[in-house]
Amino acid sequence: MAVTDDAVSRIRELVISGVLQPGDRLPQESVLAEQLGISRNSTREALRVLEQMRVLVVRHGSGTYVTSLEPSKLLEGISFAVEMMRDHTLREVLEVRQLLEPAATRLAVQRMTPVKLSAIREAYELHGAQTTIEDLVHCDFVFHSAIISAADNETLFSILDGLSSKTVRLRIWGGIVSENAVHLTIDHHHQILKAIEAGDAHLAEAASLVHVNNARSWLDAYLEAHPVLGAQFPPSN
Amino acid sequence: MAVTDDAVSRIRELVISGVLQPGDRLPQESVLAEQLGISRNSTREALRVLEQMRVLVVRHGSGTYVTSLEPSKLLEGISFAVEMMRDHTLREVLEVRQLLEPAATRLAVQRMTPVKLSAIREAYELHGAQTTIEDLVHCDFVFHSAIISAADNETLFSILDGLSSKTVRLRIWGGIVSENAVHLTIDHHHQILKAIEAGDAHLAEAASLVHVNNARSWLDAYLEAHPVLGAQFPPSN
DNA sequence: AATCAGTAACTCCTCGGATGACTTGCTGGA
DNA sequence: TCCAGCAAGTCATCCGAGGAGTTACTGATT
Repeated sequence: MAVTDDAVSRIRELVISGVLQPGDRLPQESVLAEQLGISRNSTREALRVLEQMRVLVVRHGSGTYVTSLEPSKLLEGISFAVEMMRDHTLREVLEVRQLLEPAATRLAVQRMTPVKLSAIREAYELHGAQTTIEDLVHCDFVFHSAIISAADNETLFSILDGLSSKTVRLRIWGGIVSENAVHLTIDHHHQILKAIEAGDAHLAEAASLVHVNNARSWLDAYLEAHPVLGAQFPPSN
Repeated sequence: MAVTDDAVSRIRELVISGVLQPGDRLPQESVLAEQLGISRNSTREALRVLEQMRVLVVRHGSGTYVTSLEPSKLLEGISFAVEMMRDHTLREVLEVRQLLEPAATRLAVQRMTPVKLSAIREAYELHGAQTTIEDLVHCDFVFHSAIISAADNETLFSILDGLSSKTVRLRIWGGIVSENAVHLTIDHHHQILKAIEAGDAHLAEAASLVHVNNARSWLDAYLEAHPVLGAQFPPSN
């Protein structure tokens, strides 16, 4: 991999050092290959890797460009990583979320704006309309996203988003396992919303902690009950 | 990208679904290409992407294998992403670290073992020997790693490690900016160590928060003073 | 003069084949 | 039993060619 990996590093360095700025266009593949002193094939492999890392974007027929390099793009890989995790590692993920999300919620309350607040309210209102478990999961996701978004930290948002991407499905089983999970979740969300509306960062943090911890309990119970299936997250049926 | 991306997804699905287990060997490139109905070249690009994601490992002359899929490998990409960030985005990264690391420290205290504790002590002892700023940065890194490691959550460790990878260099400038940064840092570490030894999770969390917040102040001051250079993190000189 | 269809140049996409380099396991002799 | 050497298997890298999409110019039409 010497050649390709070296090409990846060199192009990456050009971006890090600022020689290549967001939006800049790279030379065409054949020219770039010549500049790097490698074949066009190896160059393409390097470009593919950097595209996967969301550093470059290749447009068929047009050219290769440096992306905006926004954290939301760059950190997209977290969800890919989380998707591949299973059983005890998912517990770790949920534990991290339990550490981070309450703190993020607190920060969100401290930085709340009227616009963000009404977005959170709107997200909460959706709960009444949902009927299926999938709907609930969606509401849950939207609600949490609206809150974290208020923390006004794109990096934070992307990380929590990545950690939750798989957790989302987890909540489906929670709903299956526990009959009244729907009501529990809605109540938790209500608690969080009230705290946010009251501007009580400390209370909102606590309510968030209780909520995430609840999800963790569901996962633990599930893994306890399905030690074998747990190895193949999620169940395909 | 239809062909290559499709190949990436399909191979990835095989891993997620458990058809391909960690350590398993994939068919040779030409066979795999035929199975996927694409050329060997496109197959190689797909394999390269999955290798970059640490899902596969390709061994020259031997074959292509599924990695251990451990979170430390899978989440390696975070540091790559953080490496590409600059100015205000780095502030976001440090803010996330400020939210997460104190909580992680608290968890570490709660799960402390004699072995882990002596590792932390050892890491702290290194501070006496360091002479240069680079040494201090290294000590700082080792000290924090030892603590977070005690939380016994590989995912948590990997995430914080990724977030700190670039921040490490940041502390160098902190040392440059502030003459007594060395003594400040050592004192902070001493505070944290004392709290950990006392088994006081709450105090350790607080000490950690103060310490990270200090780094954040340095970064803010630096960015304030070098608004232009700040766009090119880190300074190459 | 403004608009728009057509075309040509440019660039990436995909493929097939060939040679070199590395690993691994087998083989045969010491 | 041990080890050097050989051979098969596999990845690494390269080259060249035709297909497909994008872009910008050109020229005719309104």
